[in-house]
Amino acid sequence: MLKYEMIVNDLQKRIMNEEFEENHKLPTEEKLIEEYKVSRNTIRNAIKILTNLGIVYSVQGNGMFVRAPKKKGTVYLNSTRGVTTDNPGNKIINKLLDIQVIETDEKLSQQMNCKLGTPVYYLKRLRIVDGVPYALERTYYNKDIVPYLGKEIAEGSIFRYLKDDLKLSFGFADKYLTAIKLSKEDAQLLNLNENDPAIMINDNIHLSNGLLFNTSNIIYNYQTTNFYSVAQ
Amino acid sequence: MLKYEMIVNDLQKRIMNEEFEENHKLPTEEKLIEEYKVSRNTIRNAIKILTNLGIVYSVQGNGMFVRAPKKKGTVYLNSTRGVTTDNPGNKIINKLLDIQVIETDEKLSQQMNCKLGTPVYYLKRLRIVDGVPYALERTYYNKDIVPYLGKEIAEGSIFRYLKDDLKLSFGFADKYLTAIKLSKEDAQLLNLNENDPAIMINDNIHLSNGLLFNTSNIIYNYQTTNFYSVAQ
DNA sequence: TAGTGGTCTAGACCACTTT
DNA sequence: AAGTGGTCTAGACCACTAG
Repeated sequence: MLKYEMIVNDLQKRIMNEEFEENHKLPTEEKLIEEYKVSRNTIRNAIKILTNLGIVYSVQGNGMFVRAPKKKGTVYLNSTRGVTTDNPGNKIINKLLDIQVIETDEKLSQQMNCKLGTPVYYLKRLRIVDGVPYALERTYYNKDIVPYLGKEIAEGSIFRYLKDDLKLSFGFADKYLTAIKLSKEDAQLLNLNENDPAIMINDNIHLSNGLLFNTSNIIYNYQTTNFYSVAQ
Repeated sequence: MLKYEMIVNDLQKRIMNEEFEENHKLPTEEKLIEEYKVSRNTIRNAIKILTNLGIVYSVQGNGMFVRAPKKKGTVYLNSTRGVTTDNPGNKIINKLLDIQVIETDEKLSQQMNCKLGTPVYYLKRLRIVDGVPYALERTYYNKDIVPYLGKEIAEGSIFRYLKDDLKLSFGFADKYLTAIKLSKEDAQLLNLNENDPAIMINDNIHLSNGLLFNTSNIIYNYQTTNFYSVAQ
């Protein structure tokens, strides 16, 4: 693991263990340099990442501070963390409602930035957290990049499969949010009523080489989910 | 102006002028070092900022690329840009519906991280873009930090007043998003119907010393507004 | 193999806050 | 005045991509 990654993880653990609860202050850069035996830039890189995640903030001439913790069930928009991380300690079930291989039509090929007729997996999943419908997800995976995707994978963690088994390396994701009225069918699946409000996210995940491999529409239960974003 | 700030601004201009349209590729780091006569780290810092804004992305061993442009009317969640920047070229009217000085009750003083009874400005504004109701905003400003706020300021750009006249320096903002059903009164103001969906953002803006000086609830018209966020 | 971005180091000086 | 984070430089070596 890279040095700065190790430091990010370690500091996150130390923050969760409430090591800096007293005055919410982290050790100074100088102390962190000694503790981790790295250069100043490496410390600053790690702190920058924690800042972008909304976990700490820095004040020139004063110090670095732990931010107020976020509520459980909050979706972090600035990182691709996955439902498991957003809902720590809760039981997550993925109900597969549909899975098939189709060829992209004009609209989808444009959206996925691939040739017309490219084979893609289409998945429809209902994600359930502690027995309560959490989100309804419709996802397309480019089959050139994800050659196989089965029921057994779709009901577990697709994320882990892509990362660990297919060794895909994620780059960045574009997320577009809108408020919508629920259709009758979607409302039924989410245990809500037709025309109830919902937040729909159009999520476009790119590999680290910039290729888009996945586009999905996720409709969230407005009663149980809220979203968090940091602006700098 | 700082070097990296200048480079960020200049590259943004060059991107908007479609200088890199041919293959969406930016000059290499080495070329940018020559062009701007700065060190590699300064270039990399500037590029990092543009990456976090969702404007460019980098591919190791290959190059740096311009991202697809976002639609107009899209609110960028990762930066505090203001309505004017999110709606370039459109006419923006701020209708002041209420303005008063009150003292914080328990709930508000906790939310604003200040003492009970602290005087705060309360403003209610309807923001209108090209004649169409865009957002309904209820904001509290800590009067210890913003000693004066008048009608004439509230109907113009409060943001500019705080930055240029009061010389406040913004640090970071926490944004919490939820989907809600519109109340009857709010719906009327936004030219929508009761129980229509809306996105409500609870926006907490901090100064660069970490002090929270402003908390607001903004309700957006779901028909005209969408939101954008990058995850890395 | 050459080119390009990613990680890491060491050190100088500046800007701001606290004492 | 002392302490702490912010900006900037110069240079080394690594990892990945493309020809």
